[in-house]
Amino acid sequence: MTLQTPQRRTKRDVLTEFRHAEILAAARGVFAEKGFAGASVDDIAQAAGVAKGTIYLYYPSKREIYFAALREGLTALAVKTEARVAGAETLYDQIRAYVETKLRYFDENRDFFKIYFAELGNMVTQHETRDSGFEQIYLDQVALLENAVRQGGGRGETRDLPARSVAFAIANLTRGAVTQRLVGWTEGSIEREVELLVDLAWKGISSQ
Amino acid sequence: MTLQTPQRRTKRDVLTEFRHAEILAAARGVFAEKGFAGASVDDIAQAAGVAKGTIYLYYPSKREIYFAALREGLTALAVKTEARVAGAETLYDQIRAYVETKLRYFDENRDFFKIYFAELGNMVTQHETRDSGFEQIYLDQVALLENAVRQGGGRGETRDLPARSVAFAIANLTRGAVTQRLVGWTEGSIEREVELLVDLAWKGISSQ
DNA sequence: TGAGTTACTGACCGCTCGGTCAGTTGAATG
DNA sequence: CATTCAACTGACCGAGCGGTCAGTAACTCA
Repeated sequence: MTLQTPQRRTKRDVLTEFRHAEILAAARGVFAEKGFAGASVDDIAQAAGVAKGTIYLYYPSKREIYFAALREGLTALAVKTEARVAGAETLYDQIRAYVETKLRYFDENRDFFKIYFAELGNMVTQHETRDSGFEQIYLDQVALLENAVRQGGGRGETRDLPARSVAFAIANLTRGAVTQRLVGWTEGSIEREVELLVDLAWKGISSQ
Repeated sequence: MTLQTPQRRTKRDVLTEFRHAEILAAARGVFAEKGFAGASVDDIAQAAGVAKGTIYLYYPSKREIYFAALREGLTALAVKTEARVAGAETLYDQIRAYVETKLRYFDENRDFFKIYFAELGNMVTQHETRDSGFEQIYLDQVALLENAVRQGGGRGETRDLPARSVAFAIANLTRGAVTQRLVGWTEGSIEREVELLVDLAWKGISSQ
């Protein structure tokens, strides 16, 4: 039933992929600087070094470019986080893996974090965002922590606490720390900050 | 040097004040629902039951209405928080006062919180916001906690920790909790949530 | 009652911007 | 070298919106 499709990527495929990436990278920078409303498609086109019409050969609308940038960054981060957390044994190490991965990733992808954080703000008002899968990705990340906490609790590593609330708390601590760094309210090294956050969280939840 | 100003408020003053409040209340609802970019001045006028021109008799621009709504809510909350925290003796009670005041206020003023939270998102990208006093109000609130933590530490109530980071952490926990409630990810009572948050924070920082 | 004054109205203006499409370019092909 | 065609361009269109202002309503006061 499936149609025969060419096995090798044609030159055209490569070019298409390249343009997609090129436009997306340009868009990320523009959206990070000006926000969704403040960014014009012309801005993005100029940043990408193409004409506006070309943008629409690769993306159907401004919103779709925005979502694509968001999706790309979110899934990459989710994959990384899940891998790191899965590679940790104890709850303490899992929390540490979570916090450290997020902090480092966002620190290395500041433009993406700006878009992400601004979009969180919109999620509260604009329902469009909530319906487009991002809410799920976010909740999945929380669930990752939640499961770790629940299992750690089962092993007696923590005192008796609602795992979901604890997971949210850790996520909030982490996101806040990233934000503070981004706007320049934090100066210390990432290592020290991870240390402090994990220490606070761990003392807060551990059984001893 | 000061000019002679009328002692009693004239009828005109009362009307002016009334219109300002009326428009601001309408604007708060519209901004909360649609966000700054999505809200049109016509929307606000309609919600306030006046013509668009009337809006401009009381506010010079759409942005100013937005800032006025933000400023009003922020200062009211800041006043409340400072009073409650000042009325608490121990660090534990101060943290509790802080968390509880914020949670209750935002729960009772959801429209305001939506505007506030969306604006936080913008603050990361749009520098205009950072330059207009809101950043200072925010940092003052953190400083309130920071001082409490520092003094509590001096009294030996906490272990040795960087007060500023702890203050940010508590602020992040609190704001996150409010957000979770707003989007419907939390179902329990506010009392229980305050209990949990303060408990987590306290266990995280206390000397024992 | 009518003249003067203040509050209010909403049609209108200018401009921005998302999206389109007729036309151009240049590489591939024979 | 001629032909073809996919990729690309940017002038253009129409909608939406912030802000204005000439006109109207309503109120005051002599």
